[in-house]
Amino acid sequence: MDYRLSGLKAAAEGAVWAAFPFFVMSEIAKAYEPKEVEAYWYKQWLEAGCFKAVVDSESEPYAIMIPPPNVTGMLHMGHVLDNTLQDIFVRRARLEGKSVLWQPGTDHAGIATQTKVEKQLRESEEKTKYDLGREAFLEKVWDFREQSGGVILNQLEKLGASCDWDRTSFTLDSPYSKAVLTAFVRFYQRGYIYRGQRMVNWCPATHTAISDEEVNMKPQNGFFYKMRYELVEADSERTHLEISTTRPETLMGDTAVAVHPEDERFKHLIGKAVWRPFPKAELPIIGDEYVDREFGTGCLKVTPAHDKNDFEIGQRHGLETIEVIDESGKLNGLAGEEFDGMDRFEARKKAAQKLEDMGLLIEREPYENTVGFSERGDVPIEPRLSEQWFLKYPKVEEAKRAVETGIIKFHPDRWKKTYLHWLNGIQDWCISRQLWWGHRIPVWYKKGLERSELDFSNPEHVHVSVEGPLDPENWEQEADVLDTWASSYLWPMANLGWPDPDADQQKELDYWYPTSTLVTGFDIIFFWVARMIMAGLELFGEDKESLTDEEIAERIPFKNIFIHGLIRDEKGRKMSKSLGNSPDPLDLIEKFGADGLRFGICNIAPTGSDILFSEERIQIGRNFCNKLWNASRFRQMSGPMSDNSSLEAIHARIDPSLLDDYDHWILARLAGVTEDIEKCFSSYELAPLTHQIYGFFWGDFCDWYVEASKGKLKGSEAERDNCLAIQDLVLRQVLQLANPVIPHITEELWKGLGYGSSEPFIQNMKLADASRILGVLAVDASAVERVANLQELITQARALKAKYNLASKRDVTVFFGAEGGAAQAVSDNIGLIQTLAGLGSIQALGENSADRLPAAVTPLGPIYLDLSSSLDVEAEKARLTKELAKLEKQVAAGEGKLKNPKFVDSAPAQVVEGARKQLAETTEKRDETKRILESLG
RNA sequence: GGACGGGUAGCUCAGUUGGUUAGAGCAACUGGUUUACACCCAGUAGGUCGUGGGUUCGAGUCCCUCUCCGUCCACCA
Repeated sequence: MDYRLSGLKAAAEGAVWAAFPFFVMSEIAKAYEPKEVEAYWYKQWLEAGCFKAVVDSESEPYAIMIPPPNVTGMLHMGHVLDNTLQDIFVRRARLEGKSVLWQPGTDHAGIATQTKVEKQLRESEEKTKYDLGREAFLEKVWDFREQSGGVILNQLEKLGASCDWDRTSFTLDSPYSKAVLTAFVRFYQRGYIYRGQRMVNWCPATHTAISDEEVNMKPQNGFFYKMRYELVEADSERTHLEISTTRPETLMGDTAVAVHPEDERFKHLIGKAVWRPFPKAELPIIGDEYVDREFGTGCLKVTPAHDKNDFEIGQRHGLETIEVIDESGKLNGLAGEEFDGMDRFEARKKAAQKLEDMGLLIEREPYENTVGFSERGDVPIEPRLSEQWFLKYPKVEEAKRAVETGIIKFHPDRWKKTYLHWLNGIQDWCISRQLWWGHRIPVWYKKGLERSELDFSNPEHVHVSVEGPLDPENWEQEADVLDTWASSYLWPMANLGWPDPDADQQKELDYWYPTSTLVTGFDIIFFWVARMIMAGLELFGEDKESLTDEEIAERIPFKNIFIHGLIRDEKGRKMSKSLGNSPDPLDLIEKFGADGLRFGICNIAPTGSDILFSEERIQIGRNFCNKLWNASRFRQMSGPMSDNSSLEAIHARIDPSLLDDYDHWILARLAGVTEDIEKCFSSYELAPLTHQIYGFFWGDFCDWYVEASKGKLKGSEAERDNCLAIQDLVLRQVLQLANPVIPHITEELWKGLGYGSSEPFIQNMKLADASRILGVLAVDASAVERVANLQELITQARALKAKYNLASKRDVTVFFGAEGGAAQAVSDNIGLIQTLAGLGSIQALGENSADRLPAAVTPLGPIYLDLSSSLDVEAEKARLTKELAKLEKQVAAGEGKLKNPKFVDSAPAQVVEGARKQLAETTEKRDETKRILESLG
């Protein structure tokens, strides 16, 4: 079945609707079925080029660069949140008439991807990458990318993401790679990149150095070993030093023992020596202020090859560096034959055992310390001395200034503190990785020269360029590749053609750069956000020592940074495969529809902090879509469809003289919610967005306006048509306001209700602001209060019925006791009250006695339920007594406040007036309640 | 150790510069097929706004103390 036979479509196209009661058609789904609608419209959008980014000097530019997901990754809830938010921003921008670019793409994700392929290779062919060699292995990775790459982008399409897919970019594409290498060369030439032997974080699982940012500290339960190192020359006082360590397996690499130079216990020993137990060697005792006298025994074993601090001590004292742990985390021959080839954790046990056997282990106490783990490899990192490439961050001062002065704004603002704090203590970035999958560092070394002989300032020794040397046979290229983040940090500029834009790209750069908004999680502020800013500041434009604010504003990659929280499960745990608490978004789309999921995720995503996810909380999205669907169906069932082709056409159908209070009220609310939502976007506060839409549409429009209009629809044709025009106006605006969040269903209804008859897509009609939505209609603001009073009376009447278990009875009579204007307000709305409260009749109390009738007090006077014969007087008395007590308290509070001269004098007149009015109303209500209570006897 | 965020109804959270009687959704309970919607409608109940103090005519909101939770940064072997 073609879903487009649905009632909405049929009605939209049937000019002779009135003769066609479509609701008897069997095909019509009572509930919204998103599947086909979503697939249909997504295809339409693509075919019509709705997402194409076009430079249009007449329109304001709006650009978002997608945070590129891992090319071989799968869509998870974090992506759903991140991309839904981006889609909301860009779709809203389109509705505002801006010219939008949403750039999609993927990241080659060096370690993650290479590790996956290595694992596959191991499992399927029992081979390592070394068996294949660099080239053959890389072919495998490219194959893998061909198979699994881009799946995640297809998944984003299922979500409805409106990226310009023709521009899909990949960080290893050749133009992008050229940008990466160019950046490297320029940084190198400007002195920001250098090579050096440093202590780095080594990941023994993935065999590469990683940056400080990729190390996560985790508390670990281990042991604190206390052992003795015998003095070479025992004196009368002592024969040995006691030393505490958590890592006895490194003792074979010890080259000294350090004490604090002022430590009275030990300072006389400085210059003497102790025995390293195995392999047996004399170690000097040195004095170094790094040693904390209070900690442990006050004596520190120094292993310069395997500890960052020890390395520094070693540098200061010219100590020998003995590497006993290799790149895989295994001990080597220098540790002694018995340890050769042993895993480091195995060696820890064995070393402790050996010390014990030698009588040198004094104590072994359980101990919790924090250990750095490799983010990717998920094993403890090994501090390791190696040759690496480093980037000294450029334009740090400008990067701070950009955010401090608001040239770049964080939303919410508080994240700027995190950003600035990181920039303040920033260390050089290790950008080389001992991997094959990535951008190979564009540095060549002259063959025949030892690495140690290289003079980096001599172009005969070292060649650095994008293209490589002219005589490649005489050179050997650096084997390392760049950290993935040292390529994605160019994302905004490289995707627009930097560094060598052609004429078209230059236009795009001029138009869309700097981009408008970056949407991402706080977890990559350091990894990505800050680095993009610094890269842009340094590389976008001429080489400059320092930048003015104007130059900063031209070079930054984005003007706004929208930071959202991380999705966690309902218990607040991180989502992970191993916990099995990470739902597949595609299943959720199946269950709730893409729009339902989008609405739901947006609804539970407060700005900033973590988001606790549960399916239950997503249901609201599906429910809302269903409500929207049904309200639209109901609109069609309520009367003929007329000219909905434009806002003006609908305005022309409204006769202002026929507007009643309810019409004025809903129009005022419509303008209000339009403004509120405008504010959500202008202030980057999306938390209230769905709440506003939901509350207005469901609470105000469906529950009150549509219900109230049910009576009117039975009235005169003019009255009916006027009411339908108002409904059309509201629905039209709601569809546009909600469109960024739930694009598919709103597009379907837009078409179905005939709003798209002149322009095919909802995004082509500019969203009306609060004043344009009302047009020439003058809204009577005082209607708002009258409607509120009426609603209160209706609610009270319903409640009265419910209290006497009469909710379902529709023949109940209610009396109203108001006089004067209030009585008029009630009698003017008899029909409405009857309909909405479900009454048989509502009539003036007149000569009837109100005694012993259940009653309620409303802003429009008291009302009484006609129930005299079967009233439970005692229960009613109890209820009213409780009510009265509450009112007494409120009156007393109000009186006290107004008697206080300080309040009357110092509070604003408006507030005082409000308090007076409130007191008057409460007092009246109290008196009325009291009177009713007394009448019960 | 430093910084940041948070503690409001059973749960998840709103609550704008201090100003009427602190709200919503979900869950619970009661009743309901009334011209769309049970993915629905009507109603009920549920809160000393973490603790203690202060400023103020007035504090969920501002200031201070303490406490608990979360996150990030830096970490003593």
